[in-house]
Amino acid sequence: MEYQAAIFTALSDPIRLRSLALLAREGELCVCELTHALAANQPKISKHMAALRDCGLVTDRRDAQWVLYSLAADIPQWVKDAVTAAVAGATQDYLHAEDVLRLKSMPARTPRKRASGV
Amino acid sequence: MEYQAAIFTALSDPIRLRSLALLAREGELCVCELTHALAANQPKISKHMAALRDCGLVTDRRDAQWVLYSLAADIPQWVKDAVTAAVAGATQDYLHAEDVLRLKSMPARTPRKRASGV
DNA sequence: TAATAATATAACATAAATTGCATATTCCGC
DNA sequence: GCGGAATATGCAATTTATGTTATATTATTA
Repeated sequence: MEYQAAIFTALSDPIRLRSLALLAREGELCVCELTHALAANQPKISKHMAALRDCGLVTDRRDAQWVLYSLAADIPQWVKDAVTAAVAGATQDYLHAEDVLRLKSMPARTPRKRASGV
Repeated sequence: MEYQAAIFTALSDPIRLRSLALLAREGELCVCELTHALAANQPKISKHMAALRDCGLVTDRRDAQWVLYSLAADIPQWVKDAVTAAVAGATQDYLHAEDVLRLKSMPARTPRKRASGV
């Protein structure tokens, strides 16, 4: 039951919920994009993403100097369902709309490989 | 986003997850039944149930000296989905089976009104 | 109304999570 | 190899959550 509690603990923070909602929408995002979209400082985002990774909710891959995060796929069904519900709830929040706007208005970055074209 | 974080915080504790799984199975349970099934002390259970009630995940009704808890119905769809996922995960845990056994083996209580037959 | 059962709350101690700031670490281009 | 960009980590302070024990509240029954 500790694993399950850990999953919901990971879902119990606004920054992490907003990050998951953005990842669900964008597919893959680097830390600097999340930092910009969520209007938070970089260590904070890194730490929250580490928390999500540590319990298996996201995976990361390195692309040059960037670390790209995305929603994990190899998780139990009930975890998928919990994440889906979390994303659904987060997407309805007005903060999510603001996050998306900030992400869109982010100044141009050095081009890099992307899973899905933006 | 704070409401949403509060919901997942409520789902992030083993005692509360196990309680929700029992409520999903039994429909309605009083504090002393939960106390017995979860093998915990009474104030602990009362406090955890209060936490669930405070964020709207369960409702309570008084029946004589008992307070009966049950899963709340009037909640947003994504909350229902989150609870369903939580219950699904908790039900798979071996602790849930033990909780059910303890509940079944609970010594007879004074009969009372029940929403569903036992 | 006294005794008892069921539940809630208060007070306190302890453990976890969160944050900001400073500092590593890794990678790229020059 | 150097400088800069992106990311991660360590530390200390603060907040939040949890557990235990004692006590208060509410309802029942004799």
